[in-house]
Amino acid sequence: MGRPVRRRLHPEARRLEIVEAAERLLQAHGPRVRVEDVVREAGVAKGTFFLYFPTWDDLLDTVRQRLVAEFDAASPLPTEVDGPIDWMALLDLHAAAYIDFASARQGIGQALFHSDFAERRSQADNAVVRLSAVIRAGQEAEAFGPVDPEPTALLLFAALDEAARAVAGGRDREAIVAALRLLLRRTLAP
Amino acid sequence: MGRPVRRRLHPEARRLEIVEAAERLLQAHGPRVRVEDVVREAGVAKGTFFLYFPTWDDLLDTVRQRLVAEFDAASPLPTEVDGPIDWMALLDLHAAAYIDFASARQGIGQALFHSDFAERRSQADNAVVRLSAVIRAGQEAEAFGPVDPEPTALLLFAALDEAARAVAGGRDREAIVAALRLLLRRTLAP
Amino acid sequence: MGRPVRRRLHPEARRLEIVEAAERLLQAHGPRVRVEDVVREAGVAKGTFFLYFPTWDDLLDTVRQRLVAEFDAASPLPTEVDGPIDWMALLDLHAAAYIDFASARQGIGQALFHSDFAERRSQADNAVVRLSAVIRAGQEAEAFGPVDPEPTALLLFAALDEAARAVAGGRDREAIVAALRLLLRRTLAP
Amino acid sequence: MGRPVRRRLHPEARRLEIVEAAERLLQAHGPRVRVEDVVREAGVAKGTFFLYFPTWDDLLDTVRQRLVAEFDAASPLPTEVDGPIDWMALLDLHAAAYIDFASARQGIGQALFHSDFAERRSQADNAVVRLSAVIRAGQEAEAFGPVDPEPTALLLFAALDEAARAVAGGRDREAIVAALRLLLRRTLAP
DNA sequence: AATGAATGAGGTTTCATTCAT
DNA sequence: TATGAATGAAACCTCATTCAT
Repeated sequence: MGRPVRRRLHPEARRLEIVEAAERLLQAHGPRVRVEDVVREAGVAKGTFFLYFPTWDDLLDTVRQRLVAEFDAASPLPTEVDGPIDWMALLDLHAAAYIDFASARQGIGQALFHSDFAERRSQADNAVVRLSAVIRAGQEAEAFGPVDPEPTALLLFAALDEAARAVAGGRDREAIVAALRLLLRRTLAP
Repeated sequence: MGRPVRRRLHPEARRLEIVEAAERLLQAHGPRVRVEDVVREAGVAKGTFFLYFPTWDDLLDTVRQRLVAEFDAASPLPTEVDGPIDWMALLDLHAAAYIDFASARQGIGQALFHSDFAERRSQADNAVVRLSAVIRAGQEAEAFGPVDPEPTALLLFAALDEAARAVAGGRDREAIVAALRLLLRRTLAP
Repeated sequence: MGRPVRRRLHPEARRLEIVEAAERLLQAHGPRVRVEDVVREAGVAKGTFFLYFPTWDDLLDTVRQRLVAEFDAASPLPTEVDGPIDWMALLDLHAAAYIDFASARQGIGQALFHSDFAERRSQADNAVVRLSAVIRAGQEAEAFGPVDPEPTALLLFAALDEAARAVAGGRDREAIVAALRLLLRRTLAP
Repeated sequence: MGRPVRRRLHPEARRLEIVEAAERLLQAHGPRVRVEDVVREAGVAKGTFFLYFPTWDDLLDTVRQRLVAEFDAASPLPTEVDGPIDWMALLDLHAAAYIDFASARQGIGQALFHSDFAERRSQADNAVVRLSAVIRAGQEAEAFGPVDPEPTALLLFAALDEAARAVAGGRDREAIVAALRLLLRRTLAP
């Protein structure tokens, strides 16, 4: 078999390797992934895992943070106004981006947001918070109608997330996106 | 000593006792319930459980079917037309009914639809099928606008379900119901 | 290898088998014994162990109780007075009995009373309580001198226990017993 | 970055730092102390620990030797005779000194003498050897009676040690010391 | 001489499922 | 039909020790 070579790495590099191995497996197999699997994929000993993540849930927390950061980096909200924002178009864009992003990471999403882990770590759901902020901003710009921002954001995000899952499940992306767009536009129309 | 009290029961009755015990516990403790707990609550031996449900998931399937049937019985759709139907009002009514029904059964819902079980048994989701049928019917009556029924039903149901979870989680029922009603009416408006 | 035959036993019998297996191993190897070892010796599956002893420490508790009960049964204190008691002779007898009993079970004693388990479960030390009661009774019969019963019992029992360990460790039993007898007699002499 | 501050120290000094760190922690937390804790307290890398102590038990050995030496330095036996020794008074003094010393170091005592380590490294018990020498000397001076020195020293030391533990455990020091004094005096009386 | 990342053999505990009675 | 004792494959986590740097 050849004894496993002990590769000494900078902690951040090793940590990254473990996280990335976990992401690959979570993506492929969802919540079924175990510590055992991750360490095999990462090519490290079991103890090494717990050196970096005291708990399995700590790893999942890290994966979630990376996921959020990755999406934010890929689809930043416009922070500086270089002219008037087309809020409806912005919403369309982001919805489509979210669907593509999340449906391409369905396994991870499953493991993070629709498993027992989600129950343990009730996420602050900043996705919803963000969405409600957007709604509010759109309302101030008189681009959106008089909906109640928080509850509406909650419900719209549920629809958005379901859309992503549906696309990941093989349903016709165009039809889903179109339906979602209609739902968003009509709900938020002035 | 204490020879086992062997309560001979009609199989249907025995099966029912187990299911009802499971429902009580799932409602109270969600996905954490174990076979052990159910048999204790039902006053039945462990082996007996597997006599009626070859697998734990089979029990959950049964619970789910009963849940659906219960809701259908409590909130039947109008099948015979005794005059013109107010589709929008019907939708409002059903949405509120669903929220109240599901939020009062949050524990079960969690165990059935938002745990690892949900991933294993991808539900035929006849709730969505039903909703899309309603949309279609409403469209034929020209009460609803030209949305794509299936994808729209999928997304609306996600919002509906999220609304129920939010209410179960302690959020202001009136605000949630109002937001949902707006979302439904605007999305489906002609 | 032949598949392991599944032997169904009355719970008390099975529990006893496990305890006795544990006692054999503890006797032979002291505190080094693990659950793994016990189940192998008892010929049961690992899960069976935890069916009867939710925790490893629970097993040790049981072993300790049995140990105490066994000694009490083998060397009962005279409860009914059929004439005047020779307290000094009684003490001699019990001391020798304790030494022989405990030194023959050195491994178990080690595991129970001189390991980390002893630290976790600080035993009510009823051996000491018993000894102080004997001292008190002897004092009332004017067979013992005016020592302070509780502290003296504590110290004498420590000497007694050390004697047992010494004998178990291979030191000359007669010399140890003689020294202990002298120590007891002189300390408690009127 | 932050290149490791490599404090070059004289080996003896470095070794001492580690031992003293260990002593502090053992005193405070008993047998629960881990290598990890010691190196953190000592401000030293893990590998450095094993440079000086091939094994955890080697550290404990060192701690024990230092403990003994410390007591000897604090309570030296009279080596030169500047007149006749009051052996009984000497014994009283040393017993009280031992109790105070050992009860103030209960954590270390626990870790060294009443844990699994004690089983692995059966101590040469020079405390007992020393005590038996004292007994012998006292006998030669006709201050002590005709007890068998070695076994008696063994038993008396056990009582002595138990006394220290009792005091450390919060029991009334005066009562314990008094009982011990009586026990010693009576046992060794001519 | 010093570092600290990496190791991996344990260790306890859980629980759906099996099967002798 | 019914029982409940028995199973054993996971699962998570610890920590003394090793070794590449």
